[in-house]
Amino acid sequence: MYRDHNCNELNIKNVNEEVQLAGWVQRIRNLGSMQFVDLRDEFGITQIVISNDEVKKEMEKVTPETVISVTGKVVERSNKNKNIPTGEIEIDASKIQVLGKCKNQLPFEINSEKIDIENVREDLRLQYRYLDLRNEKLHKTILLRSAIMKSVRREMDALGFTEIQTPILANSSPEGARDYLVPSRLHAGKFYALPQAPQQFKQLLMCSGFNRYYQIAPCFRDEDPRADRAPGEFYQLDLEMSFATQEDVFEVIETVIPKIYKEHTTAKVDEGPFIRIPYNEAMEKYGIDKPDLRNPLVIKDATDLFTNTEFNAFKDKTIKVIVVKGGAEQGRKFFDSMEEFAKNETGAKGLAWVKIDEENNLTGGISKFVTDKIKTEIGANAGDAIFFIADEFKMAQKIAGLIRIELGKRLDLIEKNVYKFCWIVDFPMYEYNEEEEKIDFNHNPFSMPQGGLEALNEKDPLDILAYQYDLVCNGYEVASGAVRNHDPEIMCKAFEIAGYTEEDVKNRFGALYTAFQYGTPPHAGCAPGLDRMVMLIAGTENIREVIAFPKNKKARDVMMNAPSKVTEEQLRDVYIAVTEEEDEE
RNA sequence: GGCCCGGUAGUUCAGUUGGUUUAGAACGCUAGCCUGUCACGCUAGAGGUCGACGGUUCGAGCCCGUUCCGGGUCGCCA
Repeated sequence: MYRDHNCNELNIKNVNEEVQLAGWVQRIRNLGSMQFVDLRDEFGITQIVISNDEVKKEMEKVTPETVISVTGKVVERSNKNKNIPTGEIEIDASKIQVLGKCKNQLPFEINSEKIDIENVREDLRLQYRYLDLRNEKLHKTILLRSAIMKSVRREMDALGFTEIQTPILANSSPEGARDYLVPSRLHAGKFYALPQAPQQFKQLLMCSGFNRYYQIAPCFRDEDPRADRAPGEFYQLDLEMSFATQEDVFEVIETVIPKIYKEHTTAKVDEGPFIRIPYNEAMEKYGIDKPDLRNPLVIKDATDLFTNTEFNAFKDKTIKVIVVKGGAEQGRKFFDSMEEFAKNETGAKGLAWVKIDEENNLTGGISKFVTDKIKTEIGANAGDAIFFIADEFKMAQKIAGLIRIELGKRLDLIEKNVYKFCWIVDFPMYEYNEEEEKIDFNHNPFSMPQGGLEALNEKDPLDILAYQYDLVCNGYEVASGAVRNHDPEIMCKAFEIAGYTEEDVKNRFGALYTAFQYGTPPHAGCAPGLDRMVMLIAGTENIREVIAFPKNKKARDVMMNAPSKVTEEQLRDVYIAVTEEEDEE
């Protein structure tokens, strides 16, 4: 009724055909006695030419972004446009029907080549997201997201995974992120919580004998967002495998992930098996647990080389160094601005440096405190520059990590058009909580400690490693997983070290604890973040650009105006009394 | 919650040590002209509580204070 072709399929072969198209008016070029209209739909653009007086009259009602249906004959253009597939033809309109009127002033220009939509105030774009989604780039990203999800399902199905949905109305989980709570009407004073992840459910599915589970799972965490972390809710490709080891999980991911990336990008993609880096090594070499391997710089430890240094700032400190090949050609300004960055952005007290000139002599910066022996030991050569970070051990690692990233950016050392993956493995099971002076789980209390019960009983807890791993791509954590602790005895011991009794475990993770008494296979899994995968493949640094209707930084939906007040009756139904309210405007 | 950056026309921005009656530009919008445009062109016009409140000053878009809104980052994210 509205169309018989889309706006991208007509070409020179269709000349003389009578056709009907429908879409949005992207642009009107009115030359007086004739007009040109670019008609757009999801597939492309076709030019309409208007010279018929009746149609011209109808065009008076038409503004950009009006939805119209056009009937007319396909004709060959006298002036062809080589930039679009339909550029050799146009439709000579005999009839135009307005299907959806549009106000003449839009909140922002749509598909304009004169503005960059990403420069438009983001809250305005979010308020009119339905218009923003007409913009080609964002629209295509959402289509890409859909295509990626299809690929994910196809690949997971091919590997024998079963897609199972787990509850959205779930239970509050202690530890971890803040929950989104849902008050219960049938049970006064009690609450559901939206799942932070389907963690316990998927482990219970293993207990139930489902061999391999996956789900494109919504997850909800009430924590502050970041550029690469969506506020409120996000999606994970959640998966779990029974009778599986860490190696089995790696094999699945190394099969699926590169395949999906390659399918949707032309950039070079690392093949499995991916490089594996123990957590402690990552912290030493890269100063971070999600290293960007496109950056060739590596951090070295030089603490031993400075034990008797005269340089006060280095005394009794951990010394980390970064050698920049060819860095000596940088001017004083560069080193000063790096030091400024270090002080302002990393909390460093300073950033020492030296250059090595063409004659292999140390010059500039702190050269009088650096010996040739040190230079040789850390592998610096003529023409290089060396940066020194001195601080307490952990702080030195962290600062060096940030300096490494900044040097990579400023010196344009990051390899382009490539996805580099690595596994970070052997995370410590526990960490020391300085404030509360106790031992905490480092990451995930459900992980199996390496060495099992014996390790828990005999080793210093802070030396125990977990079968726990992150997948990292280009400096982003793109998946996190573990071999799970499926043995109630080991589980209780693991929690005991972190200060919980068996009663606590029963109370907090009752279903899991009990289920594991009834025969649970060893199992392992992980959960790649879907939004972040799309973000990387789409090549954007803002995660909201891969979500159709994202919330803003304050977790507000400015289009739907959520969260919002509810009626007194609704509150009474769920036994909620509001004690404090946000000021209105 | 801390720190940093920002808020001026529908949109993106400019706005000099605080100094001229009427706060500018581009795009968009409105009207007129135009038969081969494709980011059409030309002419004219409308459009502003300079985020809000308070203060300093003879005088504030600009300086100070408070506050609201938005983004980045740290905390946080088992």
